[in-house]
Amino acid sequence: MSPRRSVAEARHTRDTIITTAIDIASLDGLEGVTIGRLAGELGMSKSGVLGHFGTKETLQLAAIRLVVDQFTTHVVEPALDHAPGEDRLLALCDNWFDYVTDPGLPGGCLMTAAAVEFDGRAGDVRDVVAEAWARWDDLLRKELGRTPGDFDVDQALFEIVAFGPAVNRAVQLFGDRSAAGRAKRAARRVIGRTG
Amino acid sequence: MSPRRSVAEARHTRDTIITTAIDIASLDGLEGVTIGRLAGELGMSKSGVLGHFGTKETLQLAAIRLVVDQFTTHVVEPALDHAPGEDRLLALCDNWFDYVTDPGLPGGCLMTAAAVEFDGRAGDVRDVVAEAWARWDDLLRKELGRTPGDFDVDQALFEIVAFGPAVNRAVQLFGDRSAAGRAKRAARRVIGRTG
DNA sequence: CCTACCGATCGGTAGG
DNA sequence: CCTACCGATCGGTAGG
Repeated sequence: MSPRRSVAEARHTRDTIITTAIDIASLDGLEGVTIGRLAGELGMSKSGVLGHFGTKETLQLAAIRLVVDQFTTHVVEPALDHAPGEDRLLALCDNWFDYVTDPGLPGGCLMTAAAVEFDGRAGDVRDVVAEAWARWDDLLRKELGRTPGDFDVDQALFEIVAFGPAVNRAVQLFGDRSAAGRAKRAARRVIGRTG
Repeated sequence: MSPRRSVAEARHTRDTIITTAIDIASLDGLEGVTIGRLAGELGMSKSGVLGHFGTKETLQLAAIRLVVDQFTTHVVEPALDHAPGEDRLLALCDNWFDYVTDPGLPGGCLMTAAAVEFDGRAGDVRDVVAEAWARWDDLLRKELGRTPGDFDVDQALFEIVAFGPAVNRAVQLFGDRSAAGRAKRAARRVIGRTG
């Protein structure tokens, strides 16, 4: 029984806490992630959980950072293998819609949920969520700008960013797993590719 | 000081509680509506608030019912003056996007937020929210079916229902008030009317 | 509609 | 990493 573990063990514990936190958050929201609930599920004491972060807000920020990393790994990075412009744009969209359908979280895409949960509040969590979404918008806008076709870039961007949350809604609220396919078709329509 | 008020007074108090609840819920979610917070804002005791509903869940259901009523009044009913088919469809869409932009609530459209907040849970609140959204989808699908044009009805429906939450996102997360205009244009594109 | 109260849980701290 | 504890708040009840 050694309360002080090694740095590697402490890091592993921290990762486990964050992983459990995003599972809970995807179901019940980031505010539903309470220290006591985490401690209970992990068989730890509350102070053991909180010691890794200091405050609940720091834990929430760490959870968002992990989700953003996962999004980058599953959606953005594979798309960078494709040529800039239309190919990369459609890869980003397709990866996004597949990821939202199956984000590896029991309650659906956490970034979609966090955007709605925090859009009416103030603070670091809201700012980090908004900034992550703004970067995603910028990435899509850049590829739209490189895509030839008879469309307005900002209008096309508005339409495409609508389809990700729409997939989340269809899957989580209605159990409709065909939504990703509809979203892929819709994205092609937006850029005038009847694919 | 008469603790027992008239039926009319009691009804007015009840309405005030629900109105305050949806204001809070639009900012902090339906779970952010606590009995104690309502009592504090209304200058009442907690048991005075709870006496009108019995449980918090009943209060949440009453709040959703009021929001659905407001939606019907501002979005659906005015559109029924338009001819079935394309005219009514576009009136429904335009009213919807305007309503989402300005729902008369400090934190944006509550139905959009509640769908995401409760989509991972079980219970009556989730069921009522899902059913309200399903009815809205059905209404749009019916008018899409009456609209002539070269489009697939279910594909068009998926795209159009995406634009309402997208307006909410743009307004609440980024303060972009031009989103309703983009959504109106997008809805017209979906049914092949470049208007 | 109130006061007074219940057990449970919240985020967080002290001290080891 | 723990136990033990803090004040605040949670939903809800008893009784009037």
